Amino acid sequence: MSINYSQHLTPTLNRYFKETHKVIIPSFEFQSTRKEFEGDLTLVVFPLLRQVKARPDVLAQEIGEYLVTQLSIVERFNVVKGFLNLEISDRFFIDQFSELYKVSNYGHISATESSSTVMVEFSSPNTNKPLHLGHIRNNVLGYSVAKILEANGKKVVKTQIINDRGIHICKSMVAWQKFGDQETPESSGLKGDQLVGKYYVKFDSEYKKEIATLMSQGQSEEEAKQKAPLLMEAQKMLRLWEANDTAVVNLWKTMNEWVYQGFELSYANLGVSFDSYYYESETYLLGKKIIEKGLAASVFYAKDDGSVWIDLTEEGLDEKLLLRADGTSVYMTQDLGTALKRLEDVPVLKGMVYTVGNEQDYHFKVLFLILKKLGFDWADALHHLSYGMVDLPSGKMKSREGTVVDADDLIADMVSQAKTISEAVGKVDTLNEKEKSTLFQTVALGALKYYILKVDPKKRILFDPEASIDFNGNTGPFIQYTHARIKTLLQRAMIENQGDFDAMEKLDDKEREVIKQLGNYPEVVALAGEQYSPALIANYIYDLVKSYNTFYQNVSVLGSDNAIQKNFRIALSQKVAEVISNGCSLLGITVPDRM
RNA sequence: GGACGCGUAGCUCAGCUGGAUAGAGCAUCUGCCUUCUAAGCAGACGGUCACAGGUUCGAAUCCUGUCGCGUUCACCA
Repeated sequence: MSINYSQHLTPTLNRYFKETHKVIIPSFEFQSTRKEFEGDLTLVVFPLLRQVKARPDVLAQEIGEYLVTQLSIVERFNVVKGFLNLEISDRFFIDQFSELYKVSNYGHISATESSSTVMVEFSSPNTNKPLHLGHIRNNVLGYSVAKILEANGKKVVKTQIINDRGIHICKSMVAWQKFGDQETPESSGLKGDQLVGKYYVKFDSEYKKEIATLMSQGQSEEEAKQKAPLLMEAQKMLRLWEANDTAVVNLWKTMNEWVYQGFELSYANLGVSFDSYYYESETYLLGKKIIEKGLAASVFYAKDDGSVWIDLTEEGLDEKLLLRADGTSVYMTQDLGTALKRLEDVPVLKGMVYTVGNEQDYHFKVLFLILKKLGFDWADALHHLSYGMVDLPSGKMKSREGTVVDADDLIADMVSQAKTISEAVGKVDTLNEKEKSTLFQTVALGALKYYILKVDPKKRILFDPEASIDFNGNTGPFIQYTHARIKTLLQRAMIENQGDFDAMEKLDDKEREVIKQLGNYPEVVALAGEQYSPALIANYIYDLVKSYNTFYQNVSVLGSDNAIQKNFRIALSQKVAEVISNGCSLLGITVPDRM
């Protein structure tokens, strides 16, 4: 629904109902007129029948006649059953365009002093393996939502919580110690995260060998799994780490540092960034104070063994453990602590978005509920940005078994595909090597990000590495291409627009369509912000681009013999390019000036 | 078994929170480059909106039930 017209029509409609029917209608239902009917805007009359006793078509006719006589922007109307289709004047659309044309950064609201601050958490990897396809969805989503919130006038802090401790980290450390032969990223030429990931996989394969050996010696599978020397070494290492053993901590620091350097390359490659970082090694002990508070307030209760629980059965959930009998924290304890630490670090924090897969829906439901029960009123401003998993045709990705689609590899594949297609089309031969490689990267990431973001976050994605991501149709490159085409057109145009289109009188249907689409943009940005949904932006840009392409192929911009019209079409193209570019920036997609 | 989510064209997805004859892309087929970039445009083909009830002027959308797929119900994170 477009905001444009309704505000122009509502006062007149209100007057009509007040004068003629002596009633006040709380709101009117508008929709854009379907293609098969004449008109631009449709008033749905059916809902009005609750207040006004009349036949729908008769009432529609009366309203139509009233609007035509009262409002110059309504030129004609027709009635189909209970639908009143209004034809809006060209003048109205031209004026609308004049208005939005002048707005810089149209559709986006800039943050001010008084804007509220929100934190968006995403990525949040483990430091024992490289990023994979699942992380790409996470990163691309989280980053985009951060951008969308910014465009809605929020101050945004992009953050992550890095899972840098625990038994799984110790596994790759043990494997590196035993089998690594002092290999480093420098000596091996491997990215740090790839190197560490290699030893995580190595651990698992050696561990399995040990289990097999023990079982052949007569042990049960369960016994073998517990008694395998490698696992016991990893467990020992974890105890040493927790005891702050110098050698272990140093090894841990070294290997984590390798991973961070690798991650930074991947993030740069993906085009995402962060404003702050939290580490589990620093936060996993937090939260105990909250437990004490909750106990004192009887929100929590202790069992005989000393473990602490919360009873959520009244809310339809279960009893949940918050602190172990030995006094150590669990995941929930830590998350409570981290949430409060963030509030401490950023006292003005008004909200928090957690970009985490939907397998943790329950966890976040419980987390938010606990915070609320503890009396934190901002618990209502917490949001779990839950998304479906990315599955392969072969099933789930398992990093231990090496059946993952590696993030770096996938991007590299996309880049080479972009290169192949681009060279086949042969329009970029005049670019130098550096410009070309930038372009291929831009197009590759555009394809990948758009592919992921155009689908509703909560739906799972089936990703087939064999069937390559498309570059035609409803894709990132399609949108980028349209932008590039407009930019080169504008380069040839060389006309300075002042945004004064009063002399413009008549619009082509294609021009109208484009203006209508442009008019929707601010509303879409707002809705995407409310719903944390980049998919809305993606689908909007696609619709805008389609209507522009229809315009572009059916009328000539530079070839127009009417100077006023030519000027107008150039301005229209210019604004479309701007909205494409701004919209794509909300998706983390950059658009090239030529391709 | 309980809870949550999903099910729309052969495939991948939209469907503005209840409106008209359910829309795009891919794939298949047909046209359009001596005129602004054909990664494009125009068109054809393709549907029992999982199924069954209900609510109402009106349901892909809301409610109930059934089926199918997924996730989750750890003193793992």
